[in-house]
Amino acid sequence: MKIGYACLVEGKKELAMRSCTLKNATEEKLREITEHNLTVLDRILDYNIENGILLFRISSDLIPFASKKEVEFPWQRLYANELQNLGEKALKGGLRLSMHPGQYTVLNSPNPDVVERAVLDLEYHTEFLDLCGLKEDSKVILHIGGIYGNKVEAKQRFVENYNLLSPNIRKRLIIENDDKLYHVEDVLEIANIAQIPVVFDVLHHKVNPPAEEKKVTDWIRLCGETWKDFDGVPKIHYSQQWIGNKAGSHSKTICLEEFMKFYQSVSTIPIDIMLEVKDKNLSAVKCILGTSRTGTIRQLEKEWANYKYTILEHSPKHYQEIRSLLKDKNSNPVHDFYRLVEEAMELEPARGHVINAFQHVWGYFKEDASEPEKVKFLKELTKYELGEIGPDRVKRYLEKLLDHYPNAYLLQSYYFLI
DNA sequence: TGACGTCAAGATCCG
DNA sequence: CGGATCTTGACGTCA
Repeated sequence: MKIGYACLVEGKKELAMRSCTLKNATEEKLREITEHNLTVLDRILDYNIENGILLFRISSDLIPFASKKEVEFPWQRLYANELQNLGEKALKGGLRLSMHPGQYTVLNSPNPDVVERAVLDLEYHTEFLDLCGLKEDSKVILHIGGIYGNKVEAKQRFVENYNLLSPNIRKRLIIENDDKLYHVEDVLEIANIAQIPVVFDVLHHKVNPPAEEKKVTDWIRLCGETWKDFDGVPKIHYSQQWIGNKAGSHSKTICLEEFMKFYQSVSTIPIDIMLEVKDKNLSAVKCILGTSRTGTIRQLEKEWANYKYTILEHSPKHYQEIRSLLKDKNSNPVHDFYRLVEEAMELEPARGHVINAFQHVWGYFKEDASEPEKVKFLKELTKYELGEIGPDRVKRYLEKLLDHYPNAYLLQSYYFLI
């Protein structure tokens, strides 16, 4: 079972993607951005493989406006080599890639212009994966679309338009249940008529279930049956509700305990799990370590290095507990570790704890910092102590110092991110 | 016509 | 000027 995340890497500035607006989309600009994004994607693949993350969704925005007719940019020709190298790297590393046009790509619209644009968009996504030389198990995920007052006709129109797609597109296209209009039963009905694999989305299903009640694992098995051998292992989307937010909105991080219950329920079903969560790779690493049989305390110590100053800021009590938890080098207390991390993150940081974390982080700079920098830091710290400025101001100043005095340990820390 | 979702770019404001 | 914060863009559907 592979576990992965979508599109972006959190906590690593050098892996940030770039974009532009339509009115600035000159050929030169598009070259610049695409070349940057392809280079970044190459490094993201490395990052994923190094961290055992073997499932990843490539951002549709990697090549800006790639599917727009009006924008002439021969990316297929310009970057054929780069794409092929990316694909080879993924295949060699066992990394399964996919793409996912957003909710605005609608194949079943009654408006032919909308359908034409949807087809062009599917062509772009398919061509991208084709040029990478990826196998047919690298999929393009699509929602069914709108209803337009008549769901029966809307479903029929989806099937008709699907059948008009090129074989190249059809061999990669898969469909997903959404959180508003098409529940899993609808999607399975379409899938069985047109022979399309179905991605089961766990949270969408919770928010938008069909009338027929079945266990989640039964739906997952049924969706799994729509996948043929050459489609690869059936995929599902997994996310958790952001408590207190509107139904269906993704949580900031995956609660490992909740994930483990789900994971155990599907342990006998062959699936790959795509996480949809705001902290992206952070949750992917968490879930992979949580489900690994061969994990070591070294990996946990590496995670601790990333989280420690954030935890210190939220709760010194949890900080100490985690420290003692990690003392036994013959253990691998993954679940207690993340439980404490998640618990601490729920606590509102008290001023004294925030200051304590500032001083720990300042410790990395105080030898190298210039006199004016020391004065500035102490001044900001005092202002924060007096309640004149918020904690973010001081944190951002420390982050600026990190730019001037790079430090490998702090650079990989999540302290400036969460 | 606004809400929906998503992210970086772009615009604006501040000292 | 640099930096922080707010707004826009790009897409289609639905209420």
